[in-house]
Amino acid sequence: MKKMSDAMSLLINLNLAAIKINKKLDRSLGLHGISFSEYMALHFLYSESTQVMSRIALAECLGMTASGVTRLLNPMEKIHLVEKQKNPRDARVSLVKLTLTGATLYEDASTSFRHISDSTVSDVRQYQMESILEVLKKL
Amino acid sequence: MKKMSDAMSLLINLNLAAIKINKKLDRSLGLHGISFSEYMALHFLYSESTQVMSRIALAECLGMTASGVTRLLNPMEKIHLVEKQKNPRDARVSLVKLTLTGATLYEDASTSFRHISDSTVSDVRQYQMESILEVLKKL
DNA sequence: GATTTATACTTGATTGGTCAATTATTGTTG
DNA sequence: CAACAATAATTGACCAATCAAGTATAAATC
Repeated sequence: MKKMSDAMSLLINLNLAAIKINKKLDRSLGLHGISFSEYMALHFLYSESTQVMSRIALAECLGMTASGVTRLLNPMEKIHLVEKQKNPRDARVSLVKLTLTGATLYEDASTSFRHISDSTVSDVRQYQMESILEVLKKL
Repeated sequence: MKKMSDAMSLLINLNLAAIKINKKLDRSLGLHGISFSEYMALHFLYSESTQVMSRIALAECLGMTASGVTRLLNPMEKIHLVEKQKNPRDARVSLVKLTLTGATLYEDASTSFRHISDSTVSDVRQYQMESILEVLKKL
């Protein structure tokens, strides 16, 4: 059988790395009461100037389905990290708004996230980092 | 709030990339009747010179728990991609052996995997590939 | 050599997501 | 403007993996 190409190795190792990182971050963010997925949701909302997004848009950002987003946000609404808003122009959409509580939690959690990130990639050179980032973004 | 560091961006984008790649590979490998996880299991078994591994060792390779491996392998045993073997030296362990069917399927699936891999990373330079690979492996 | 401790699994209950179907609304077109 | 197609979101049924607990065996200690 042919040997694995670098491209094949890359996808396999990317996947394995993601699994490990996910677990590490889930453990760490768990101290703030959220999962990594929830952190990601907060992240994209926080990055939006209005801190409001449609569920579909959020799903797109997170790489998950609309139904996945519904299920992800339900518990977050219950603890008031986000809240629903109507879109006056289109009654189909249910906007997600980051609450003040949510924004604060995001900022707190971000310091943990920063620690984990920095220590995880501590021995990656700056130029490598930029190169990898560039590649990952266009995958 | 402080801006995200490159390290933070890297982890987020790594995660997003992994999600997309997983979906793409699940779709493609689905044509061979297996998921990406199952492909990975076959991969590590195939790479082993004896094509035999303990479940614990496989779990370690796959970055999942022992119970995850049990549940992953069950259906694979049913369709005879792998089979159980006893370890004469230690009655606790239940060895997983790649069958001929399993090896053949792995080889077939690998051509699909190769296509996807190559096209996915087609515009990544060789030197970048090696650099990224190096980083991912020590993560 | 008996007892404790550690290891290799397996299983029940739970979680986090998918998909397919459904509902409500909006946009399009004859 | 009536009918039909497309979009946003939710729900039920399912799937893949986790965790915690349980079982069986092996290793270490007294």
